[in-house]
Formats: sequence, C-alpha cells, structure tokens
Amino acid sequence: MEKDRTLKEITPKSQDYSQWYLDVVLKADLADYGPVKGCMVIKPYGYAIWELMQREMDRRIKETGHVNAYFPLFIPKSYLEKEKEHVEGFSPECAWVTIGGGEELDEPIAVRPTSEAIICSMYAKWVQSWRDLPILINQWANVVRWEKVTRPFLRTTEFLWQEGHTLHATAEEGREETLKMLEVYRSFAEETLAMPVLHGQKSDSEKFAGAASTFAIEALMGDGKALQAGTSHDLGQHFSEAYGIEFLDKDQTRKRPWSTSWGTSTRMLGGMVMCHGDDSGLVLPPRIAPYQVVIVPIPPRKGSWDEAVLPKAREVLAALRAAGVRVRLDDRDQFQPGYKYADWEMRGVPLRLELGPKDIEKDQCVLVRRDTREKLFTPLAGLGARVNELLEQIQAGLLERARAFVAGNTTRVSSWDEFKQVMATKRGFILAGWCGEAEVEAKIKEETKATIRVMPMGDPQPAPCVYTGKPGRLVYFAQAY
RNA sequence: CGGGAUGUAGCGCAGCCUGGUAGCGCACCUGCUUGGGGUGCAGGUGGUCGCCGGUUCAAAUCCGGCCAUCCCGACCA
Repeated sequence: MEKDRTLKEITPKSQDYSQWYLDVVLKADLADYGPVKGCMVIKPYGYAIWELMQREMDRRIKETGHVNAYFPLFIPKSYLEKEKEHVEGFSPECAWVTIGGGEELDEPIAVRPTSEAIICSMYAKWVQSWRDLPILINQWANVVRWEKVTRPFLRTTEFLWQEGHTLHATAEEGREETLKMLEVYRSFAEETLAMPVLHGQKSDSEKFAGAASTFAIEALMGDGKALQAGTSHDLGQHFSEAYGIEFLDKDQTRKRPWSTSWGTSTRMLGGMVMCHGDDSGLVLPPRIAPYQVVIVPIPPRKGSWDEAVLPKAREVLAALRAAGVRVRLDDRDQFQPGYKYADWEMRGVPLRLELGPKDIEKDQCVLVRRDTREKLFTPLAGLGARVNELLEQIQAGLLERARAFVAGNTTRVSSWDEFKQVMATKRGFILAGWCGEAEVEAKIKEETKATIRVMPMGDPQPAPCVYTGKPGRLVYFAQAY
C-alpha cells in the first residue's frame, strides 16, 4: 500500500498476520535468513531471549529431578530403523550424510531429527538392574528436520531444543513422568512466557511416531490458529523393546522398562512473539526480556549533555542494577530520543525510562509501559522497588490479556453448520464432540482444515459427535500452524 | 507435484505496454543542524536489471527456455 515504508515500520497485525510476524522477527533483530533454505540465524537479541527461556526451563527440569547430558549429532541408519513407526515418521524429513572424508560411507548417517534412537541405544548398555532406574536425562541440542514449508522459529530446518528421555520400572511411573513434564511445560508457558495454553492428550493421528500416547500444550495465536508449543510422550515399552533395553527386577525376572520423551524448542519463542506483539513490534514479558528497562536520557536544549544528564542517568542505571533489574542505558548520541523510543518499542522492552533536565530538577523520571503505553511520573527515590513492582504487573497483565483473548476465541459448538461457520470466520479453539474415529477427524480436517489439538485432561466429557452425531467426548479443534 | 504471481542497489518499489545515458524512498557515508515521539538541509557511495539463448544497429524492456522465491492446494508430530 504505502510506497515509502521504512525498514522499521511494521505491517499492521490485523492486515496481514503472517507478514506482520516476519516483520517483527526480522526488524526487531531476532533472526535473519541463513544461506540454506529454512535454516535461520538467531541474532544476538533473539538469542538473549532464548537464553533466558533456556535458563528458566533448565531450572524447572532440574527441579523435577532431571540431569543434563549430551548425545551425538549423528545417528547410523540402522539405529533409526529399529523402531518401525519411528523410522516411518522421521525418515522422509531426515538429512543424510553419505560421504565422509571424501569417501562413500558403508552406512548412511542421519543428522538427528530427534534422539530417541541414539539415546535408547546407549540406555540399553547402561541399564542392568532395577537399581539403575529411573534414568532421568535431558539434553539441550540442535536437531534437523527437512521440512517443505518453513517459517522463522515456528518451523525451521534446524532448530534448538531440549529433549528429555527417561526410563522407568513401571508403566505407572512412566505415565506419571509424562504428565509431570506436561505440567512443567504448561506452567513455564503461562508463568514465564505469559502465554496461556490448553493441555491434554493428542488423538492417534497426531501422535508422535512410535509413542503409546502423546500429550501437548497448545497456544492460540492472534490469527486464530493453534500452535503446538511442547510435547510429552508416553512411549510405553515400544522403544525398550526395539532397542533391547532390559533390567532384572526385585522379583528376579527380566523386564522391559517404560520410557518417556518430551521436548520444547525455539518454536516457543515464535509463539511468544505472536502471542503478545502489536503493531509497534515485539512485546516481551519481563521475565524473558533481555533488557527489562531501557534508560533514554534526554539532552538539554543548550549545553553539554555529558555534564547535565548522563551522570544522573548512570546513577539511575546503578540503582536499578542493584535492585536486580536487567537495564540498559541508551547513550548513543547519534540518535534522537524519539528514534530511540520507537526502536526499543519494536524490540519489546517492557519499561522505558526517560530522564531529562526537567525530571532531574524535580528528582523524578518518566516510566512508560510497553504493554499499555501508560506514562508514569515516578520519584527517583525508591525507584528500584517501584520498577520491580511494575515489571510484575506487566508480566501478570500480559497473561491476563492473553487469557481474555483465548477465552473470547474459544467456541463451544454443537452442530456441524456452526462448526463450519466458526472455522470460516474467526477460527480459534472449538470445543466440540468427537466420536473417536480417525476417519471422521480426517473428514473434518478436509472440510475445515481444523484438527484435534487436544483431548482435555480428566474424565472424558460425553457429547455427541459434531460430525456424525454418534456418542463421543468433548475435544478441542483448531487449525494448526 | 497441481493452480496463480513475482524476480531491477542491503530493504521496499517504479521503469517494460510504445526497445535508445538505470531511477525513486528508506538504509549507508560526509558536513552542518536538531534533540521530551522516528529532526532538517546539502553533498555522496553502491546495481553484469535472476540465468541462458534468440530478434535488433541497439534489450531491464520483445520472443523462447531454465532457475529461484512467494501465495493457494498437496505433504508434514
């Protein structure tokens, strides 16, 4: 539309949601395209956010009794082939290494699309006795999946993630672990990213290749499509059978352990961007904002900016640091204040602190909230405590706002016409009955693009199938990313 | 892989119909200016016009082929 769009202007969110998303990712300095299709460069600002997410997720994973380790990037073809469903699910999207050191390899090596195969093979050597269980290992790694359609963060050829792989003596323990990690993901999404999610079990058609059952958290994006933000799989004994993992139990019989795996990736970062961002760019929840506060000093009309304002700004910087706030002083004198406002808004910094000669006279500063754009004239005395209080309010406010959006875009429908109507207009989550047949699920997808995102936890709520009218249970539908 | 569109400076685009010195905005560089919401002015750097071939005195422009990207399908935990 507009010819003279500058680099920093962002497509309105309501006008073209996917273009808006790409604008934010590229212009807010999160990422750039690499030379290989679908391979993304995560730039320093994006990586700083990822590191904060990582730190918090890692804390939660360790708090639930897990430890970190690292397994190889390369997986021999024969290892991958041991679990039939697993290889069928992943083989088409594997990158294969067939030449090494200039010579054709005897056996192709896959670049890991996920690490069940290599990790279970190692576990087979490590486990002998019930005393070796449980094994509760997590790894932070990169994986490669050769996707046909890619989008920065949401679906990339290579991505960063954590994947947990556990072994347990009993089915109950395995199931308990699966649900425990689902809860870790749910609470991380809501408490750290301020991103509300549905959680529940996947239908068979959406299950992980080789799993007994898959659980997931699903977030709702601004265009009414759902994003799977984390999965936790109860693998049953499928993998311990396939990889020959056995242990001698207390009752002196040989048994197969039960295994689980669970993962979250850089996709969560993309989800967070879509969840909170607005027409000015990113809006970061304070807990994962690399800078929670940016100080923009205002130069005096006449005289030296160094003498009048900067020393005070440095004092404020030190005070906020001492209060545990991640803060940056933007003292670049080649940019004007207005430019800096727009710049940091685009990068989603939760609070901007303006400090000029007028403020210094009154011993105050101006705080501006990124989420509400509210201006707050704040005394410099007790600033650290006030800022921390505001950051918590912003964190809570973002979650509340996002919850209201999900609530307003979740529709309980009882007729097929209504279902189609909702999918044709506002989309979002649809709560409707389903008879449990995969064929019906496929038909619904064919006609509306909606798939079952999750079956809610707890006892199934009976409801007639929205498509066939047969007896069924309530499940959540949505069009997926 | 099927349907549609687009490839011209780092980004966004005009020029093509009607062939004749490759342009504009942003970004970038220099200088001054300005500074509480993207300052203003002046000067400047940067492009084998996606690739290959054809027509022509002459091709960004016309013709043919190829390649790439995007959208809609298909495919995809």
